[in-house]
Amino acid sequence: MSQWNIESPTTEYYDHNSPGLEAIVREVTATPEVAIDTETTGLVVWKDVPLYWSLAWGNRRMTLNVSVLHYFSEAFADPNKRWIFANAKYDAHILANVGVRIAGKLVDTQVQHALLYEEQSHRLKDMNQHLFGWKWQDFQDTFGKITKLFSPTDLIRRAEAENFALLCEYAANDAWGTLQIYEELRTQLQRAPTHSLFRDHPLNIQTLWDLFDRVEVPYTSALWTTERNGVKVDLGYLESIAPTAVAEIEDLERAICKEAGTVMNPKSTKQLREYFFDKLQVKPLKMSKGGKTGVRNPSVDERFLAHYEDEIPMAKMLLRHRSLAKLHGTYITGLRDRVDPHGRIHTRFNQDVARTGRLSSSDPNMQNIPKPENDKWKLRGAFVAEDGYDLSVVDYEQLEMRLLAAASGEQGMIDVINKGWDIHMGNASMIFGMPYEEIKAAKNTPEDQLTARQHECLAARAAAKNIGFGLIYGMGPKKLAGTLNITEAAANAKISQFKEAYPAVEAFTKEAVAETEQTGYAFTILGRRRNVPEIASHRRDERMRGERIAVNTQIQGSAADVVKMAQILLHKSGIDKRFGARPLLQVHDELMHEIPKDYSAQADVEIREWMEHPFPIDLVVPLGVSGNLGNSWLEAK
DNA sequence: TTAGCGGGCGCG
DNA sequence: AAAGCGCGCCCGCTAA
Repeated sequence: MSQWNIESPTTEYYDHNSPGLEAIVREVTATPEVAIDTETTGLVVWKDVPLYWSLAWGNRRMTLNVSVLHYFSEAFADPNKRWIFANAKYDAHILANVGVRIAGKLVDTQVQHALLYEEQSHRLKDMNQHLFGWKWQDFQDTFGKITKLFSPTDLIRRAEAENFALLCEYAANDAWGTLQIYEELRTQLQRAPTHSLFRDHPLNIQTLWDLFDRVEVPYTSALWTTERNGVKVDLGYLESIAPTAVAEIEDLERAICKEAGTVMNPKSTKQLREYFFDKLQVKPLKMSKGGKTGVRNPSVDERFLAHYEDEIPMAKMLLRHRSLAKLHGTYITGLRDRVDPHGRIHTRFNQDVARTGRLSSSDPNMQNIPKPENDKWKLRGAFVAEDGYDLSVVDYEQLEMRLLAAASGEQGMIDVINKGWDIHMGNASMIFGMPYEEIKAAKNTPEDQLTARQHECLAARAAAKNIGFGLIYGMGPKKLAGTLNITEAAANAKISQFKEAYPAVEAFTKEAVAETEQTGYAFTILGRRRNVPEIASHRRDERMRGERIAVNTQIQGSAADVVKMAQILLHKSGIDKRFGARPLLQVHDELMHEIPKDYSAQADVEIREWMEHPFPIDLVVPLGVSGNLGNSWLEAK
């Protein structure tokens, strides 16, 4: 039965009784690249297990019973073998859950696809449709919808009993299709030349295939280990704040209904609009985006509420309610429900989502845990080191600004960094001609003792900081004026001063836009590229957005490259074997590790070392890092 | 019941 | 005229 692909070979099936099993084991052991997939009990990486698995190589495809997995231990233990997956980390977790550790390379077709077609879906069946132009029935099309009543296990068990051939065919096809996609994308990646700073250096990245094979493939393994470790949670801490939070939120809800004079749900923007704009006839500050339907409504967001908090009691109450409800819903119950039996949370680090090459984190998202300054319950304190371990938390300091300095070659900014100055203070000093020491003194003076001149110094630093970020993000003068609470004319004047002080930065942004206009792409340091079709749009607003993306992707994407290389080098360094150090989290410019106390000081120094030197050659500016050891995320930062 | 959208907001 | 980049999750609401 070949209902999916008329050119595919016949599907084989093996269990422990199959006479050909030994020959298959020998062949898999000897084959350098093998595609592999699992059919599993579910999607939870620390819990679910395989029910069937499948392999494909050359002109063979087969489904296998889980009972024969251990016959392949030699193949799984081979560090040089390349295992081809669609969603590699997931399958590697599922296999690890039944004791199968993969020593070989985790080669992920979804990551391949993301390097070439970042705007498309990288799901296996969608990649097939996109690359080969035919629709392939997915799991739910084949076996039925996964619902509360029917788990993946139920559906597979049903197919097992009713149509085993279909089950075998489906499973084998996942591995087979993955292999076809791998080979097609390998060719495409090899034919895609790219611009990398490391073209003629040891990394020697000349094509997107080089980038994939030398950077993204080892990165998948580093991330797998990170996900597998998971971060330890102090459940008692979460449990202890939950009831207080609920009580506080309920009190507020009662008070809000009383103030409204009727039963209302403060989480309903619809009801809030009725209250503010129909009942009270308040003037809206702005309209919402509208989205696909194009229906724009007056906004009741935080800025609106803050604007009216002194005049309208309800606004103030809602502000408190919003922040408490967010913390409770997303971070207290949301995290509590995802803790594994060992008290650890295993996020997923998605390597194929962000268009700039950054990671994203999901299930749960560990990259948006509130900062202590915005969090009355200090939830970061709930992420702790295991007994006998320390947490090491190391951040890059102003990584994107440093990369802007390096990419532009702006000597003024490079000097500021080389002097070890605070970048925003240094920039303020350069741009507005104020002595650095004076700004520094102002920053260290208590709020209530500031002189008028010192206020000016602090305003200068804030301006320099926002113009700097604004440059990276493409912020306009209007937005800057709003952020700094100054007039648009004043904002324009400050932007001009910045450009005069740092002409090479201005030239860099122009050059970035010109390159993207010419090639259609924005490139990062390592040669990752992002298609920017907006830059050729006939619509001015789209084109402007394309220009912002052209500049931002170079900086944000290169920052992602830096952290990515640091993670890869750390993974390869043997710091785990020498010191027992475990990677736990990456939060864009920050790495968290868990290290046995006896070695934590030593390992922490080595982590900083790798982070500061992520490339075969150093950049023209140092990459400064800072951080601490501690018992929790709160302590170690 | 489920799926998708919009609004809002947490992080870098 | 207006113009901030990159993510993921919660909730309410509506349609199927």
